[in-house]
Amino acid sequence: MPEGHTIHRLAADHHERFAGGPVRVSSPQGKFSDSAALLDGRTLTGVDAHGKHLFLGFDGHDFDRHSFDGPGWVHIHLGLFGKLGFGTTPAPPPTDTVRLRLVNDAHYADLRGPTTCALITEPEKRAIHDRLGPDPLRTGEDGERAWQRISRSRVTVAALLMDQKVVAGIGNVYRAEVLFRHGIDPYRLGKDLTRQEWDAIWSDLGELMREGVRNNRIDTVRPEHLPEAMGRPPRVDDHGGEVYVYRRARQACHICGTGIRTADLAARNLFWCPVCQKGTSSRAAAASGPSRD
DNA sequence: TCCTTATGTACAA
DNA sequence: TGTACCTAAGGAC
Repeated sequence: MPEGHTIHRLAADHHERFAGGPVRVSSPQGKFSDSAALLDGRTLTGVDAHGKHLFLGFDGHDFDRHSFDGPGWVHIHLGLFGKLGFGTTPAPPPTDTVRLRLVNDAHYADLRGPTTCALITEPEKRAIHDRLGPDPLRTGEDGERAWQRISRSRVTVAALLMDQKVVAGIGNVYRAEVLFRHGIDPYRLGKDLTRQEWDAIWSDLGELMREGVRNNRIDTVRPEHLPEAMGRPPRVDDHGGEVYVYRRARQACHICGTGIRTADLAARNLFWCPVCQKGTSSRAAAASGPSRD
């Protein structure tokens, strides 16, 4: 379940369990074995998260001087399928899909199926930050840089929100939900978004995602639209949280009852309510687009 | 047991 | 725009 909130939560979880002491590092699957050997027994000194990128920092002294000049960071990106699981020691025998295992006296963590798990240097880490847009969950960031790109763009708001160079950490769920919450047609062009709308979206993302970090799941439904408040049955789904439109194609909108629509956009499923998210402009794409209902 | 799907990204053409 | 990559769960048989 990896959108930005998951990654920031994982950073905190690693910090709580492993920071400040030596960690046994291994790669039962083998694909990270050489780096794991370099890291094994070192102290985990800090963690960082930017968008969907997770960084685990290790004590940099005495790294193999020919290949690595520490401090070193394990750069992890879960991609679509990656998962991190925690447990208390003793750790069970790892299965052959565990790319990375961390163990200390009390805890273990298993990483499976990541799109990226690599040992990188400080400059390499900086380069990753440089190509990412502002992250609503990173302290001290604001949406100004994002607005500079969005307000000049002829790309749809739906695509811009998923572009990690524009905003970091938004995925398919937050994208769909935040556009619904602000009544914005996903096919609206970036340049047609108002400053006021963007400011509201940015601050809403910060609040929604902070709650996502706390609860470790995505909930976006306002109190007055919750199942208990409306007398509708609660959502029963594998991803848990209460949402307005994500994966609710053809079901009734919680607010107006219209069937939620879905369409392909850049190989991802887009979901929206055609009534609550009426466009103020650029409706042509939505009206004639390849919408499936 | 097989098939589909998934909260993602990078690269080729 | 298509395709490759990484894994596991759920549903259809």
